[in-house]
Amino acid sequence: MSVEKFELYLKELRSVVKKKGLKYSLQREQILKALFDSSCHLTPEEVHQKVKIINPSIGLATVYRTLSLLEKENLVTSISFGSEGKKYELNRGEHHDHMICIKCGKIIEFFKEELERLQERIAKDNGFKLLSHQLNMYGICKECQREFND
Amino acid sequence: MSVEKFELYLKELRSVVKKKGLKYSLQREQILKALFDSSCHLTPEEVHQKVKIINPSIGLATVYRTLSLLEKENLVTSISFGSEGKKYELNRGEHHDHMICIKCGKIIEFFKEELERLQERIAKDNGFKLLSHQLNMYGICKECQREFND
DNA sequence: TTATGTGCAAACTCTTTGCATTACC
DNA sequence: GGTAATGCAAAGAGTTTGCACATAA
Repeated sequence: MSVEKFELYLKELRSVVKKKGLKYSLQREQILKALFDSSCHLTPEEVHQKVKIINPSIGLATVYRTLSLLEKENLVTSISFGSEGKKYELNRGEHHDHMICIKCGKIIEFFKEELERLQERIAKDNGFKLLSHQLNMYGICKECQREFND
Repeated sequence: MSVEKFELYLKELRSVVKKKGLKYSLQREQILKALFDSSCHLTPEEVHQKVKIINPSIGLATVYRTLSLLEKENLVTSISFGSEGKKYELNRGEHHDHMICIKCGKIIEFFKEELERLQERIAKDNGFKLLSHQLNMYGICKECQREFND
């Protein structure tokens, strides 16, 4: 939650913007901040609601445009499952996979080196140049299992 | 491509329909057939186009309704990635994962027992009851790599 | 005969686009 | 001062729903 940490993302944003000959804007900063402050995945609508608190005049279209830009530039990543739309989170540099509880919707993030290596091996065996992956494991979380047993 | 094989899916469909007190219809059979005949993932729109060849009066809404039913009953599975909508395929009983070429959009299906076991172990370690999973590996397929090198 | 399925069109949701205006560089 | 970004509203795409009619059980 340190101030310095967010400054790193701002710096990255400034560099992306400069690199592409774009312009820096408060809205882009605010959207990035909303993702930084959230520990979970947000829909564009949710991002919009959050930013509106500090900037009531921001438009939903700006949120969509900015999220697309940030995703293209790899500052944020997105996930989508079921019939729900895309959800975004800040790319904090550490890749992770997801366990998704089908009862309560909770998303548990995890990382397993072994899993990463195995995938690289599978790709290699198939002559496939692996760039990224997304693994979603669906099931029932600890808490919901308990609830179900009561 | 054997006739008997498709009969098995029809049988399953009849049983599902009976179990839920629903009715059997030609449209449901035709939609199932379209998926059976296809070796790739189809959008609802693509299913509609295919079925229209043999039944020009079928409505898109029927396709949507039927795909939902078939998915709920586990006769078909769906996948969605990027901004593209859901794509459906017949559940042929064998679970598999996907390598997706970001150049040409090709989907390569594969199955790796080791990967399955590893996931089960990870779930267990987290007290998570694993029911299913979906792994999408994104990268560049053999053919597109070659093309890129020319 | 009665409840479910279908086709059609309208409605809905999510996302993108055009345009006049504003803000950054 | 010129170019890009924004907010708004309208347009689009994909999907769902209501309803009258058709059809399976």
